[in-house]
Amino acid sequence: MIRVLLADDHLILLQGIRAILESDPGLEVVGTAGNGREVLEILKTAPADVLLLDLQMPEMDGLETITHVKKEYPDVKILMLTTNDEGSIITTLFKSGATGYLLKNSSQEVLIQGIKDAYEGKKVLSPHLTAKMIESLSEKPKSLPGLKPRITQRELDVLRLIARELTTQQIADELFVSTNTVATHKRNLFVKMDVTNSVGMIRKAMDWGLLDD
Amino acid sequence: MIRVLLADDHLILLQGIRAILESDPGLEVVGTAGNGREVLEILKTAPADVLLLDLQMPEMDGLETITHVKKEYPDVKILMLTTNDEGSIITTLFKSGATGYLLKNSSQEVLIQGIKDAYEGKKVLSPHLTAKMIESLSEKPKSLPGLKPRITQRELDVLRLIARELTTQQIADELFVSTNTVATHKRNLFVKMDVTNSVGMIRKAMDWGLLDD
DNA sequence: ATTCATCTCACACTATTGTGTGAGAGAGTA
DNA sequence: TACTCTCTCACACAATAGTGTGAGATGAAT
Repeated sequence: MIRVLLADDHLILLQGIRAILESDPGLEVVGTAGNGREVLEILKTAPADVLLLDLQMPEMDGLETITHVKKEYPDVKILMLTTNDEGSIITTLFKSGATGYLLKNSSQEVLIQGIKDAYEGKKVLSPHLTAKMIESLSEKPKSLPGLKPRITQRELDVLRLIARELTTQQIADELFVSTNTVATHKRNLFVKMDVTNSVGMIRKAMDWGLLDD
Repeated sequence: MIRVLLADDHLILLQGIRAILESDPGLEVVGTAGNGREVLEILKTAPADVLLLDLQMPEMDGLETITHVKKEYPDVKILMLTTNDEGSIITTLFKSGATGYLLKNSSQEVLIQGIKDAYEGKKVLSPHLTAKMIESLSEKPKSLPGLKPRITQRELDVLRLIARELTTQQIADELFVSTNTVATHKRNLFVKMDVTNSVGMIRKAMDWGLLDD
């Protein structure tokens, strides 16, 4: 028996989905919520295995809700439910801990199967949305018009320490060089990466995957 | 006739794949390269539709090659080819402009079909890798141990302008408030987000998806 | 009606960053 | 050998960032 919690701010849709889910003997709807805050309230007394969550809700939206739920109930599987196919948000949702992503107009079968898959720990994402997601990733290069320059090892060292919020002095201590040297490396990085300060540098570094370690 | 360019630093594999591809009448191998630099050389004289690219190569690796090729030949479809299933790099590859991602031990059919799909502009990713990719996205939350605090609208305004490398003075001008006000917002953001400077703030903001607009 | 959150601003400092310029040492390469 | 790249450091200065403290105005919520 998989315990399911529904969250959506549209009552009609809430009831419709509930009806669909209850038609399956393996599923039990333990509650319904109209926003994220209610979800957290309900979870206190009614543990659920799978949370069907609308993306757009008042008070506390889907994204914020995911973070809270995952923090307090890490084992709950979260399936996002949405009408639109806004690809750009999908990656963010997964990063935050979502287990899957379904369209609201999914068929009854897809919906039920999705919940069961999620319950078993599988990632749920319709093929159509997979393509969307990849596109949203590859669309980004708007922010990388410039070619990634050659960054030397030492510059990379400095870059990563900057990313860790160290000051120039601290970086110098860490690398056993003078602050002047560190300053020079930063200066060179600014020119190479075509930015004006550390903030811009770290942004590009993240976009370029320089900090993924 | 789809023109294919192969790039891999292993000669044996290069020849093996070549043999497979040439068995299909719809494909033509226009060249083979041992590293990224060679790829760029070959493309100058032998235009290709699809580039089959190994991830690990000497001289100029796959990722760097993608960027260069996409810059000079935006229409070339790039299919990554790799043995390992290192999920974390997949997203970076797509961001850089890769069209798809195939395992080297893919069957002959998958390989050929993948090339044809890519040629038609479809995104190619084996279902197995889709799951990998999603996992790599959701694994990240290592970096978000803290709960995302409530950021006010005004703070978000300031945050985003900081991300655009504006100085406090410029932000103040942009928002028609005094620099003191901007400084206060920053101060409050630092405390809320538990960071010590703008660099750390922008990093978290990116992780939290605060800048995806 | 009072509390609370948000946004606003001031003033006075200190700390850090970023810039301009010049230069030497060592490794590797043409 | 001459050249290029990388890493190193100095010195001086201007520009920004960041901190500590206090406070008024507004609007929404209880």
